[in-house]
Amino acid sequence: MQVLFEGNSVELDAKATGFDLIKKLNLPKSVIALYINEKPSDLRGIIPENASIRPIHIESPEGTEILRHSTAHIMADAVKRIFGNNVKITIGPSIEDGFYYDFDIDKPFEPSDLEKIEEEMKKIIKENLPFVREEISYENAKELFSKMGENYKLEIIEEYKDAVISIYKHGNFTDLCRGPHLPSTGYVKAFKLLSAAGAYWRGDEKNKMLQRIYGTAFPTKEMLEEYLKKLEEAKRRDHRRLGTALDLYSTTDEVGGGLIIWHPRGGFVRTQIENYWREQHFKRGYSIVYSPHIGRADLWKTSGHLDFYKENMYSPMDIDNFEYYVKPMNCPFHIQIYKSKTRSYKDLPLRYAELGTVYRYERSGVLHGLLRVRGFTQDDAHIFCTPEQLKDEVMGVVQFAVDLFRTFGFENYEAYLATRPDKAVGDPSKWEEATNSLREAAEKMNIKLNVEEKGGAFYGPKIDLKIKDSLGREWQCTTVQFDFNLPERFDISYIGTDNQKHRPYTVHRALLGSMERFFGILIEHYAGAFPVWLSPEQVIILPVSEKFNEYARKVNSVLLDNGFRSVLDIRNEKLSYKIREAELLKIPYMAVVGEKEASSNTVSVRTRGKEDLGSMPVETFINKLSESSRIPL
RNA sequence: GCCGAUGUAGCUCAGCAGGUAGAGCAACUGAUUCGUAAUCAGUAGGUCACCGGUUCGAAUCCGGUCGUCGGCUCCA
Repeated sequence: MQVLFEGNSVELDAKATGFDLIKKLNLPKSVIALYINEKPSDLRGIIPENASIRPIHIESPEGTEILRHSTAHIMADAVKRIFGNNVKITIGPSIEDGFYYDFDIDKPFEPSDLEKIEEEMKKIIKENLPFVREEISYENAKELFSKMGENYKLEIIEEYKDAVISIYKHGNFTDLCRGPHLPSTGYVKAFKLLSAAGAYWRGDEKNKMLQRIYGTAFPTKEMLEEYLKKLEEAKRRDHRRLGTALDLYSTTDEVGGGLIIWHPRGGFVRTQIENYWREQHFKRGYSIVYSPHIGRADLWKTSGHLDFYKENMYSPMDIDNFEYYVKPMNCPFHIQIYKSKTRSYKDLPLRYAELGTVYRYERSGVLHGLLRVRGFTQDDAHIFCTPEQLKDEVMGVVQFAVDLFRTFGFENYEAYLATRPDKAVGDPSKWEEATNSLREAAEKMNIKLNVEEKGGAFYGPKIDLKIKDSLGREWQCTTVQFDFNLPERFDISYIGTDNQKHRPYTVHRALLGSMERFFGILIEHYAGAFPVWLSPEQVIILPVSEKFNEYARKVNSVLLDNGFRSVLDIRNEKLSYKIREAELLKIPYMAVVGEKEASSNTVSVRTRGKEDLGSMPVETFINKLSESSRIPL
């Protein structure tokens, strides 16, 4: 029979399998599966006549996914072998960077169990058992899995009543599975189990808590090593570790979980960010406003927060027999500013920005360093504009965000458009119009949009930007949200050219997201080594011995006079010790002063991370500092 | 919130099976006056997260509370 392999016709025996094709064409062993008529398939399967075929290499994303999925099966087999029938298997997909498998088991896994399971997996891999696919009917599948007592599988089968149900076996292990899989267990060359954790069946907390084991697998040992190294690197950059080591911020249970205490060094970085932020907002036509931390229940009733957002709000407090709530958002206050007088179309657009501190209830289990907290300062703004102005405003916001990212060292980002969910307020045609404005704005700016259908909030569509940090991880910062809800609820308006009242369009936006979260991202992005303009200290003066303290003081005050953040280390310690400490604090410049420097009015400059720039006159150093401390635009 | 792990000096951690705590670094004092990632010696520092229980006796065992860490959408 004839088949097409990558467009070329190949002659095969009838009932030939993928293996036969590989043999015939002498394909490398890295081919572990095939696209047969665009459907991922096992090598073991029989190829239909006239099939169009492409190889799947193990290193390709699809190939690695198959590898991980097969490794998940091997892990499930190992767990069954060790824990016997006390375990019920559920699902075990490949995920980004690895795989997991969820088990229903009485006793949660302990760290030592993972080692045992890994050992058993190695045995299974050594046995090189073939993965064999079988297609069976719904009834047979039901019988099979009920005999096995795998009731989770039975539940899944119900969803595939009318489809072809496939099972995969290797050795004595059988799993309901769409496939495809590796030819045999021996193809797994590098894997590692990473952690165990609880996870609800189908992710729903009303369901039973299962026990999940996470692991990963790679085509080669080297790739696995590289991945593990990346995990190490992420740990090294962890903002929680650096936050303590660099004395940036802390949390304490005396204050409460998810509440950040900013130390002087962290506070400095924040001040720099905020100052720059304000300056940029003025430049771009925003007004800076301030609003209180609490507001009366009526306000939150009108805004709808008490209807739609109450579970994230803290309990009210009683003030003179009125209920007040701590604010979870700034919008109602900004709307009040808008409402404080009659607005004309000539006033629009109005852009109110505030570094507004809000408090939201987050479940204790999701709190995470600076990234997920209960009290945080949003770099918030609300834009009130006419429908005609909307697109330009959105473009302005997106451009603003992109410019800010660049300043903070983030060159790459992804944009996501979220459209109307099923439950939403506002006229669908207006949604359409607003969504299109967002889309057109992105198009005009040449920004590729990933669309999340029905992903919008109930009150309007939005564009989110996620930045990519130096390790390639994505972090959501910017959100530009259209709002149909609040203008209605607060009944705000402007007088148009026709002398009639019109409803303004309202856009919420945050660029950096929150100061806390963005700071956390920044710490990890720079691994704590902030650029000179953000660094709490820019220079540390290190006298070689106490004899040169006086000269060190002189240099220090010259630098301070020139507006640089310079500190002195005149402790009675050896130079190398002071250098070590300055390096650990990641101070960008170290200025060493000794005999030679004192007599020639120079400093010996060393930069963070070892580079010795040698001696230079203080004037030269000042020029160098001015240059390197400039804010990147 | 749920599952699991965990909470010992400012930091990193030890403390095996219950007998009232220990190291390194940091801090302080002294000596050393030093040239690019840790000089030496000494001193001080902890109601072992908190509350309760078992016990003659609890950092250690049990229960509760709080915090922290890894997870809890990714469809066989």
